[in-house]
Amino acid sequence: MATGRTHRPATRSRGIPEATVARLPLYLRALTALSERSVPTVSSEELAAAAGVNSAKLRKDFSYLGSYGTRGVGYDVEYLVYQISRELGLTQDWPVVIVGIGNLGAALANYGGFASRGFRVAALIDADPEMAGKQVAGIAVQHSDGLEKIIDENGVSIGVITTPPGVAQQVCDRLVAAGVTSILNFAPTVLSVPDGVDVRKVDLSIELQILAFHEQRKAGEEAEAQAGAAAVAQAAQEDNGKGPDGDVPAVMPA
Amino acid sequence: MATGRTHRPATRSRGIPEATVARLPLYLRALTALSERSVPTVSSEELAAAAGVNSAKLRKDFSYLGSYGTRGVGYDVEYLVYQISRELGLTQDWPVVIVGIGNLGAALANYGGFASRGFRVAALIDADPEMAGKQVAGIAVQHSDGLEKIIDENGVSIGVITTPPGVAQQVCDRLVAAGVTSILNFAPTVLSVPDGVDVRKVDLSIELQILAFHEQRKAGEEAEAQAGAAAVAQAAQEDNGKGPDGDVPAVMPA
DNA sequence: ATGTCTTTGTGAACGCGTGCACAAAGATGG
DNA sequence: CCATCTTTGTGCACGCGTTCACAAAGACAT
Repeated sequence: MATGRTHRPATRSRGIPEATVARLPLYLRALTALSERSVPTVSSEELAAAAGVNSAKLRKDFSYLGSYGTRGVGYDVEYLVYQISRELGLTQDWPVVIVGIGNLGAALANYGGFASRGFRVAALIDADPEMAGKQVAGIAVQHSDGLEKIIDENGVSIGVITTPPGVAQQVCDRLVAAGVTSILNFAPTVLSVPDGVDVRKVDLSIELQILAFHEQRKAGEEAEAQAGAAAVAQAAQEDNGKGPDGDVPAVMPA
Repeated sequence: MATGRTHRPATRSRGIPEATVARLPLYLRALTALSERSVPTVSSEELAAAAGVNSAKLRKDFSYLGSYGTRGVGYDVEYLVYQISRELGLTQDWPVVIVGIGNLGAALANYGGFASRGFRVAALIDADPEMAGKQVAGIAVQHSDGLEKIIDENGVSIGVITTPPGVAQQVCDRLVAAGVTSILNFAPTVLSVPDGVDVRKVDLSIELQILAFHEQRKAGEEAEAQAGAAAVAQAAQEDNGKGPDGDVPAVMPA
């Protein structure tokens, strides 16, 4: 999970568990693919395989939305696409602003997955005067001076922060003050926001670090399997290769 | 969470819970910031605030690594930075390849958070012959024909996929066949990999969809607070605005 | 040396999420 | 209309993660 909810301690909103909400987009994608292939119905087993989850979990997830399946047959693809879209609020138009048009901001602006899901990039905003007026993904970048006006005029309630970490908090504060109530934060910083504002964060380097942890563990186990206890003892001495069962003596420096 | 573990059903590796591993990078970042400000020690309370977590959780997390704190004082910042880095495997060099040099791939190549954490972009790979030779982030893009060779020669075990979804699985297969055992997937597709290979996914549109869900819920509650049951009934009729307590009649189309 | 005060480390309880396994429901064929 | 067969929806149990609350540990002052 590259992300984690920041506020809101796992409250289940409207009876639907957070874990389920997080999976709905997954189901929706799989269903959309089926829909494009004109598949009329799908069983929980098939859909679960396509979405990469357990079928019992999928059925339980859907049961929170209502009884939309037909026993002995499965789920009607089109109908389910509609129900999940509606539940997620994707049947309405969500104007979004992206603040910080560097490489990542530009990548997001060009990302096709937004428009097809009801999200519309209402504005691209950057603090650099050089950027103002330049076209990115067919949209003219605007200077951050007009941030409040842009948000107000477009009725924006979702903001995406792709700025350097140093200015993320102040950008966040301005967004919130201007009326934004949901923020997707790509800057590697912990944002503090008032109650009622949702923040989700995506941290690219965190994901890599988690992978590195497991990768190291795999390498360690492998080494353990090859060599015997001798290699472990040596690794513990090196203090870097770190033997698989860790817990080196721990010499407190200060 | 923008991400979710794909394989490996919450196994705790080497006694450290997955949830804890996922938070270690968070602590590490907060500690690094303190280190740069030359702060010598920090209490669990302060560090927890900086990382945006509960202090009891933080202490329990650290307890899995060992007893690195001093009662009555707190934790030695430098020492903890080292211990967490070592635990995550960041004291060693991780060569990484990025496959698919579009906007997102370029953004990642330029991302500063990698190099500072032991990750080194060993190669940028793209299937487009036009891209080959072009410089991105100071690195020449190479054609995907040489993928296997590049991975082998650089000892790459971590691959990042930023290709269009249609080719993600085959890229994944080639990476795995060439020896990659950890994959960070940005393509909106479920990747299937053999046992022993870790996949983590980051899906940008999923995060936005989860935000939209909560945003819609907030809007619904607001409307409910303003108007009475009348508004709810009307919204249920519109079938789009969707009243806050949902569960519309559900007319099965097929 | 002794007492006080701060902060860690952890035992224990609780709650959420997951997955099994099965009964209920309905489609389909005879 | 009845029997069979498929697939959903869910009760239940289990395990992980979170949080509270407190005892143990050590710093620091006197």
